Amino acid sequence: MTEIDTKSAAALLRAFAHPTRLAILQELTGGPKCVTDLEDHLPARQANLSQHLALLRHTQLVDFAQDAQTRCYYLARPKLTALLLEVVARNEVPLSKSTEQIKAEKAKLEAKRAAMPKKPKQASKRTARARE
Amino acid sequence: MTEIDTKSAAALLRAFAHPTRLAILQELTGGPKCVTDLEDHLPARQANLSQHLALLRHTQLVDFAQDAQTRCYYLARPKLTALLLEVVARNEVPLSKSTEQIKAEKAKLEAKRAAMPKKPKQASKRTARARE
DNA sequence: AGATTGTATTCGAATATGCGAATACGACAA
DNA sequence: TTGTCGTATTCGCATATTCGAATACAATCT
Repeated sequence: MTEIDTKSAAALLRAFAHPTRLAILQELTGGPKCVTDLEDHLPARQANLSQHLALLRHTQLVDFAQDAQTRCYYLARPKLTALLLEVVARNEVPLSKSTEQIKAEKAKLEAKRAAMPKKPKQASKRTARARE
Repeated sequence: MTEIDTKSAAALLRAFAHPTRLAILQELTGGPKCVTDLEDHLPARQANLSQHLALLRHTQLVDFAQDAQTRCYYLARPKLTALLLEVVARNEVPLSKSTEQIKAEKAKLEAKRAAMPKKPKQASKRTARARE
């Protein structure tokens, strides 16, 4: 039921959806690190890491504190990040339902919706577009 | 600490990282729906929905049961999907830390790592590559 | 001053993603 | 049998993402 803004939610998830960025975020769950620290833990070049870090900054998933000549990156939204990582780590096994089960579920939903206002039946979108 | 396979985790998250796909998944948290049901709840054309559904199938986030001429789609990994949606819905507010705080945190981590084996100091990657 | 370090940015090419239009196709209805 | 419905697939283009190479730049070190 929780209505979400799919546009911005998708943008947020896109920031997570890259192996290197996930690895960076995972590293940072262990505490703040500067780019060089990351560089020798991860299989990526410095320029590339900086690029990903820039993206993560723009999404406000990380931020940095300048410590003399190095920048120490840290998680700007640690709970969100930790939860996300945990959820994908768990990796629930896919289930498959029989047609029967689905029919039953749908029926139950229809019943519940019986108390709701009725939408008027309208012409299919396909024929509607075809009429132009 | 939870070591994850960043490659496949990223692939999974990529499937979530699109507004239309998020909307589809959200719809399905309310119970199974056939493509037509989705079509009149979402601002997307049928062909496009089918494309996204195909992708979601390949990632095993959804599956369908054939009910006569219609295909009823349902969530194949409901917990994962619900959790993901919940997490992005919550949308934690980004925090910012002072350089002092970061230094303190780093110091604490260094202390903890003091008991660990020492890595030999090696030439920077840049000069190493430059020597070729 | 010149070299080195830590880091960011810019550019260009390769690859991937997203979308509409067109089409396919099997049920079913007229 | 012709149309229509529900759905999927294919194609072509437009746009976005990713990466390495090159370069920038300020702060040290030599």
